[in-house]
Amino acid sequence: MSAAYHAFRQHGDHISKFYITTPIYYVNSVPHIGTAYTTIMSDILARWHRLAGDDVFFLTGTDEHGEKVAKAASANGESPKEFTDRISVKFIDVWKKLNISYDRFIRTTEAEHTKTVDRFVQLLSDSGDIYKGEYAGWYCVPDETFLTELQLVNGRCPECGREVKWVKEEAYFFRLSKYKDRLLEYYKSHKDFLSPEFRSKEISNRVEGGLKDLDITRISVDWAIGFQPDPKHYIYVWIDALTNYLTGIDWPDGEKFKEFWPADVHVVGKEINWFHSVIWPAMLMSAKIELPRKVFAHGWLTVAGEKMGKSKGNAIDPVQLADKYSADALRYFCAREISFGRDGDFSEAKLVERINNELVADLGNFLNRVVTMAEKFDGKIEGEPELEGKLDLDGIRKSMDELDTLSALDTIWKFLGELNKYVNDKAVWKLEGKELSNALYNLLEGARIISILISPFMPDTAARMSEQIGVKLGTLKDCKFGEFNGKVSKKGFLFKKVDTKA
RNA sequence: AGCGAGGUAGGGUAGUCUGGAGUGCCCGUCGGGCUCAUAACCCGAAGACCGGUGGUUCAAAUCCACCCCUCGCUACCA
Repeated sequence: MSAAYHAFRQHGDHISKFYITTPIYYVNSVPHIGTAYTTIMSDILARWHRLAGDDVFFLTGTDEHGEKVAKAASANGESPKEFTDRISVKFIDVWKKLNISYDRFIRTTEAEHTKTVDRFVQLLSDSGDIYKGEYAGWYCVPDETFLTELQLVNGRCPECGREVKWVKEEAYFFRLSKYKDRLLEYYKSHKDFLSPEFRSKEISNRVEGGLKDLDITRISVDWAIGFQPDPKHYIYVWIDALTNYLTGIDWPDGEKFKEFWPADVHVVGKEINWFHSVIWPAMLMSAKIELPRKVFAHGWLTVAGEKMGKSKGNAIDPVQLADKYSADALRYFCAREISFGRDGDFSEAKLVERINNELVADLGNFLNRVVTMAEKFDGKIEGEPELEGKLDLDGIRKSMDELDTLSALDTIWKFLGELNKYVNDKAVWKLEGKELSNALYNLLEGARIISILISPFMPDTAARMSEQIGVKLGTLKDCKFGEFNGKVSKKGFLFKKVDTKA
């Protein structure tokens, strides 16, 4: 987010809008730790902006067309419709478990979406950017899968190892090549568009190398949206998937579209960065629709140092983790351990380490010791703010504007450290009367502020914290020392220490 | 092959664009303090020729050149 935007928001009560999207997930497999990572990070950003008072729209959903889905369905003895209905619910369930606060869950099989695709194709066509040509490529007949030269393994299908066939078929193309210069121009004049910065370089370099027109239809695929101008053709992936961001806010005439477009950030994995940074903007230019403000490509997770994959059998189920350690612990880990944008490593041992050291020892223990002392005290808790200067709220804001959750949490934990230190330095347990009241005032106000600041990361923990302090969970505006008027009541630990000896 | 990223104490990272004492964070190790608290909290210390070589500069982790190692991308794996 730009400095200008930031300054703007700090003046007066103007409410900014914030439209954030995750990729839509392909339903041929259930959510794994990688999918969960993308969605959790997006949710944290969405919640942060709500906390800051922005009007937020957060979109996620599932990508449900394609031959692989049709195949998976028939392998299960189901129709594609039955299959996608069933699997998409699994995604919804997982997001519920992980406390994902999306505003809309879109499915590309919705009737609304077909309308979007039809209109969108019409616009591209109106701009003269669609033409009929011939697609040629490798095709695995039994798998019904199109393959690129590079995907082949020893000239055979990477999935089943069988021979592939060189096929040619009539297809419609989008004039992607036409947009090379305009794209490069756009990247240049909108420095924040592609991030992190190194991705921007990566994309610019590749675009400079030239763009090939893109085949957008197929004949031999039929679990897909029809191509209106020529009914024997079907839309092949690109347009179908990318336009979900428009359908999600009721393009072209809906109120939501008017309020929320352009998207403020498309959060994507690095593997689909190309589609969002090149193909999508080019198509939007062709359709004469404003471009999104930012495409953020995050890195990938390895699992205990190894690349994750079905064949490796090391795919991690986020639901199991959430059941075992709580969704909040998992969410915290994602935001605290991995530099958003770079590749990171996930391992249960690291997760447990973070839980025991940071969530149990620093945070949970802090609340517990303060609440214990406060409960014993029967006077009125009031005093002078002594710790205000220890909180770098602007620093946290700035970090979050830069999507740097790691340093935002770092700064929050610094403040937490100051609170713990204050307990020791003042030997609060030895104080009495006015002095005790004053110390408790500072500690409880500190705890209250922390509960607000961590709420985007750990909504459940934040709620339980404010409940013990006996105050209503506030927003970013309330992150300053004021009058304390909570009623403290101890209600057990925020996090339980994980036994690592077992 | 091309393009990109990374190589910073025992491990993991930030800092590099906009050069200025090796500066920070998390874990681990060692010593001390405290006993309100979940064997938690607080303080202090040890530990790094910042991948290598050469160059620019009063000054280089940071800029330039070359080299070595690891990883990724190359057109739907989040």
